[in-house]
Parts: sequence; structure tokens; C-alpha cells
Amino acid sequence: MTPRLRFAPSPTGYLHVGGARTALFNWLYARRHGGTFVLRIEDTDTQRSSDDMVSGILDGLRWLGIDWDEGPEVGGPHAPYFQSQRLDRYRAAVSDLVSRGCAYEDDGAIRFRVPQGTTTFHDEVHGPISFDNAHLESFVILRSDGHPTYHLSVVVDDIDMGITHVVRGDDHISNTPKHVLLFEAFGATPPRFAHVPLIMGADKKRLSKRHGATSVLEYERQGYLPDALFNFLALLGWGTGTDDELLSREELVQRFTLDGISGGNAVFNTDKLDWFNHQYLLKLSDDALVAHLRPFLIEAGLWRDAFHSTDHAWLVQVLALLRPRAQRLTEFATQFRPFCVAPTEYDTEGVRKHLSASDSAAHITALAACVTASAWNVETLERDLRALAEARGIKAAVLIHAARLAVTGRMVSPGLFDMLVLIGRNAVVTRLQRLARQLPLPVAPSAAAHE
RNA sequence: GUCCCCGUCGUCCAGAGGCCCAGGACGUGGCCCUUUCAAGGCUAAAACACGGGUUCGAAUCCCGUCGGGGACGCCA
Repeated sequence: MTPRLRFAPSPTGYLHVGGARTALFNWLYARRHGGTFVLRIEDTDTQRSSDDMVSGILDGLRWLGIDWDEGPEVGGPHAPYFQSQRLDRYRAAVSDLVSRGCAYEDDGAIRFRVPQGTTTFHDEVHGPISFDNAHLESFVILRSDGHPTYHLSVVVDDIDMGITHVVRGDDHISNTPKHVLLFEAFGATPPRFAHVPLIMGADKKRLSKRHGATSVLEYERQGYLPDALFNFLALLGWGTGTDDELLSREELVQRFTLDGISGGNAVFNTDKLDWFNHQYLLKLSDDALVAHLRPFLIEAGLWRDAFHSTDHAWLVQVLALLRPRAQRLTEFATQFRPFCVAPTEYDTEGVRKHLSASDSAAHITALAACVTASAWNVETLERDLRALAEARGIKAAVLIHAARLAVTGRMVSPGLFDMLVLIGRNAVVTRLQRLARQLPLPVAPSAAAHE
């Protein structure tokens, strides 16, 4: 029997990293064993569910590269995959239970009759877990408005859809005995359960809307690569048993096992996510990088269609300089700006440090003349600048720092000479001359630094 | 309060009785490189919650304590 797994989000909120990671584990297991991954929308709470949330969840999964074999938009043999469209099925199941005395009416709602005894199930990550049924109240399975509750609908659907493995959050452990009892009441064999630990915020508090439980699509906006987030999430609460960490989807699929899931909660560590992202950024092909970067450059007003044609080679060279110093795509856009446009303002700290000497203007003017005459390549530019510094009796660093400020307006950039070559002689000379004319620049009162 | 789960460096993951005076990664400190910031190289600090057992031997098994998390809805 090939395994069938499902991810069953409720569209009462967006897809955050916790849900995404649960979906990912289900997906990994299904792919590992040639099984089927089902997406089912649990929208029985009509008040709080919304279509926007549904499409947001689908978009989030697609962005992460988690595809589903059955579910919304793709259909499947057990359609519909929205619980709100399966109400008749639940009502029929409930009356079946009532007719057999397994459930009873209570003020218009239907409650399940919990038998005495102990309910035990084997959890793939925790081992055997048992509950005294005395702690399970006769829970409601059909509300007085005719809508099923979660407990009823999950079980009915998991039976109908032939789900063999239920991989879900730890917070469902205490619901599981209720579900096991329902499976038994319906004469069905319960699926295998695997409860995965929850993801916590940096403060070790459970992720909530107020606590970093942002939509995974927000990570896209913040400049993370889907493969990086995927890799990072896969290793949160699960380990391969080896020291390997940078693993492709294929490798992750190949190595995934339920018993590799750890039992304790895991803290979401943004620093490590950034590191993963950096690693994936470095591995990206030039074309893939450009494709990922495009929306960010458009947003920054720096995109040119020529990047696909005449300026492509130039773009690739610039990106090569930026890659090692960017963790996220958003930083690329920021660092990319000086390669396209002249600075409109100069870092005040930088001005104070590198442009406030009485002879700064003279140095810059001399430098402008120097680069105007220099051959336009990294080696010559550096040699000529150093020669100029020596002739003027100053350290090369003085000219280098001043030049960086003049050309980028900032104190931080890629190596000066590599950068100058790509920015181009005309733009460089223009920027140097313009700054020389503006010097001395007003320096903010140093009191500002003490605030 | 009751029930359930969990407890190895700050964080994530290794470790399933001797291979561990505990390994890798992120982060942090130092050094090197250096025109800035990164990247890179080298290096350092950093953990088996505590107390009892079991055993020749325990991070690994058992019990208790403490701590963390979760669930106790006509939410999912």
C-alpha cells in the first residue's frame, strides 16, 4: 500500500513557518516513499475562514516548491477537498454514529459517547502514548448549527481519503485519543501518527501572529530564496543523523525518515536562516540570480531591460562583486544602486572621517585628473592611485576612502578598483568632480553623534 | 488545577551502555588577509538540568525533583 499523507490547514490564518514545516515533512515523506500528498482545506469554521487565506496558503506552498497531488485546483478521486463542501458526508457519518448509540444529542448538538478505559496509540516520534478516557469529555462532533467540529471532519476525511500517515504538530497529541476512538467507532484502522515538535520564537514562546509567525510569503518579500527556507525548515526538528546541512530537495527527500524527527521544541534561528540564504545565493547560477533579483531591482527603480541583452555581461560582473556580501536579495538592490546612479547624499560619518580635511577637495580634484588619464582596468587604476598618493605625500587609504565616498556616498562597498571599472570612467570622473566642487560639505554637529 | 510531551554548547542538529574529559553548524571572541564592509583561512570559549538508582561501566536505561512546552471550546 503506497502511503497517503495530507496537509490540512485551516484558512483562518496565513501559512506561517510552523505550518509550512508540517506541510514540508508530509511532502518529504510522500515523495520519499512514492506516495501521495493531499492538500485539504479545513474550513468548517465558516465565520473565520476566508478565500483570501486559501489562496495565500496555496501561494505559500507553491513558492516553497511544495506541490500536491490531490487538492484544490488539481482535484483528485476524493474531491471536493474543501470540508465546507463535504457537509452531507459528515452528517451521514454522525447519524450513523447516533443510530448505533455511539453518539447522542445534547441541546441540539451531537456528542460522541466516550467509552471507559484507556486509549493508546503508537506515535512515530514519541513512541507509545496513552490516555485515560476519563480525561476525555464527551466531545461535540456536530454543532447545533449542523456544522461538524474538527474532530469529526478530520477523521471522516482521513478515512474517506485513505490517509495512512498523519504528520502534524505536537499540539494535536491530546486530540489524538479522541480521533483514535472515532476511527474505531467507524470500524476503521487508525493511520500512523507522527507528532512533530512546535517551532518557537527566539524567546522560546510558541510562534503566534504577534510572534514572528509571519506568512512564508513575507520571507519572499524579505529576500529569502525558497530553496534556502526549505532547507532550513527541513532541519528544524529533524536531522539526517549526520553532520550534513546544505542539502538539496532531492537529498532531503532521499534521507527523510519520521524517526529522525526530534521530540523537543525547536527555536527558529534567523541568523542561521540568513546563513543558509547566503549559501544558496552563492550557489545560484547567474541567470537564476538575475531572475530572482529582477523584482527587487524593479522595486528599487534600477531595472533595465538591457540587463537581458547588451548589459547582461556587465550585470553579471557587478553581481559577482555583490554576492559574497549579501545575505538576502534586498541587500543586493541596496548595494547595486551606486553602480547605476550617482549618490544624492554622502554618509555623514564618512564625510567627517574622510572628506573634512582642508586639502580633501584638492585630493579629489587630483584623483579625477588621475583616473581621467589612467588606463581603465583594475591593476592600472590601483597603481596610478597609489602613485598619486605617494606623490602627494599621503597614504593610499586616504584617497581610497575619499574616492569610495565620492563615488558611492557610502563608507561600505565592494573593492574600490573593481567597482570603479564597472561604474565606468565617465560616471566616476563626473562624480569625483562634482564632489570636489561641493567640498567642504557641511558636517552635522558632532552632538548628533552623542544622541 | 488536571492530562500529555520534552529536557546535550546561546540556537539547531549528532550521540540509541564503553568509540564521548561529548562531534558538526549558526552565532560570539581572537588572529591572518585587507582600501571599507563582507567573504575566505586559522583559532578560542561554550552543553549532557538536578538527585537517586540499575550496571564492571550511563549523555544514553529506570524513578523522583525542577524547568520548558502543549492540550483541556458547539476553534482548528
